[in-house]
Amino acid sequence: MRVTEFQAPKGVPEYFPPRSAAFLAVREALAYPAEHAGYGYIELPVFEDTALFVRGVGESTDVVSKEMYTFLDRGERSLSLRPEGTAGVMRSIVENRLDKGVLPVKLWYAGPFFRAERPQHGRYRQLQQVGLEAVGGDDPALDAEVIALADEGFKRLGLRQYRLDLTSLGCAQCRPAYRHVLTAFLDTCDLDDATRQRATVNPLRVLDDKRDEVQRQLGDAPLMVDHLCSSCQEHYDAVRGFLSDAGVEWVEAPRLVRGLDYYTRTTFEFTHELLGAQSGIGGGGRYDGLMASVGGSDLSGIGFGLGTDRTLLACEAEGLDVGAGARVDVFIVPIGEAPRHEAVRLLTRLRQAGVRADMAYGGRGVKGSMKAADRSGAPTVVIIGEDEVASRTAQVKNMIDGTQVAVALDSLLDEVQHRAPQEGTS
RNA sequence: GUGGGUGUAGCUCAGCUGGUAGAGCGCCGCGUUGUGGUCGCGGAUGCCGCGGGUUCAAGUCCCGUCACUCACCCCA
Repeated sequence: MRVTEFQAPKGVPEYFPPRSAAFLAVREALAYPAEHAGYGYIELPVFEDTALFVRGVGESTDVVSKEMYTFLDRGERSLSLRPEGTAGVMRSIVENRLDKGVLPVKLWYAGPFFRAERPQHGRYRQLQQVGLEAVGGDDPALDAEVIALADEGFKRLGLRQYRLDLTSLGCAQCRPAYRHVLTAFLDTCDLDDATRQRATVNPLRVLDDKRDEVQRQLGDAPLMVDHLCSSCQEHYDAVRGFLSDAGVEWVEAPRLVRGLDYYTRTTFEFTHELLGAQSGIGGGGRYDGLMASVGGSDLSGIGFGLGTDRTLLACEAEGLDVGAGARVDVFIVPIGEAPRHEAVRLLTRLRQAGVRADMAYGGRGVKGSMKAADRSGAPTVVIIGEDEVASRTAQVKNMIDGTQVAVALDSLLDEVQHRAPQEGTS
């Protein structure tokens, strides 16, 4: 029902309490592995030169050809809201000469991305992602590290019902030849015009068509993994070896295709089984020519993007109460005007000491204030009335078991800190 | 961009074949003096998405429109 004149733009998710706490927890969990593996944080612009995406991501991709929010600025320059993160990271690495320093350059980022698609469950026009890139090395152990870091993020949240699909898309050496073989095969299939059109743009895409009548014909389709050059084959074997060393489980997915043109060799995708049609919660892969295509040195890199929104949906689908818990440790209930001043002084002291605290505002009755205290979730409530002010004490109530004791105002901070959960346990 | 579904209280929804609106949850208050969560009692809240049409009469039927939603496509 429309109750206000304005609405949020179509397809843009909003997070507010209590769910926003879960959103923050998901983002933190996904970023944690990168931060603890030596990756540095990079803060990037939300819009870039349109040409960067056209060149980097690929003109033929749906993302670039029909899903970008593009506009002209006052200098008539064409800018676009970023539809993905890797191109921007490459641009920044080149522009800031990070590629001239220690390699590989390891960076992680988080933030909103934009795609003008038809909204759906888990598919938004403003989507949040946590991503990471390791640039300047084609060591297969690096591929394994990147994949393991993504996997670890999901595991930290307690997710179980997801799967890692893995394959190799070959390189500039072997892919063109394979593509030729695949195209020849597809020519023998009975496909509708739209699909045939898709095949001319990127024949690989046809492989993961969801329709049965198409899949039925693809049983004998040639696969990239059977046409890898020796170098790519060797690399892919090594990646799988290191992935095993890292304790990561995966599923061979020879028909895995990604929507961005820059991927080469190692390619992967995480999907969650409870999310419906938009099941991808993260994906990534290696990109050999990307940096050169945006004007940098010819360095290879590998990275991933994890969907924060979808990962949150996945957690909810699995019934994980991520980020739940009390927002404050202590809640103060003053009774009367003089006690309100004492309460503000106490509140200030508690907060300055690092204790998460709140108090009852708005001159409600004691009952109402206690109700507010209860709803805050605070395990400890401090009650201050006229009598307490006179005796320089406060009633400290344990909301879990209902017990209550008088504590001198001077030792209240100690008392409360003693009761509050220790750092890191909340 | 292409299909399907749905729009009724803050939330989840009921309202049969047309007769001017209901439940549960939540919210507020009360159960006597300064104590929450349980329980009991009471209360507030709806241009029934919007516009038009049919009709004595429309939440209920028809048309349009907007929004939301699911799927295709694509992707996180």
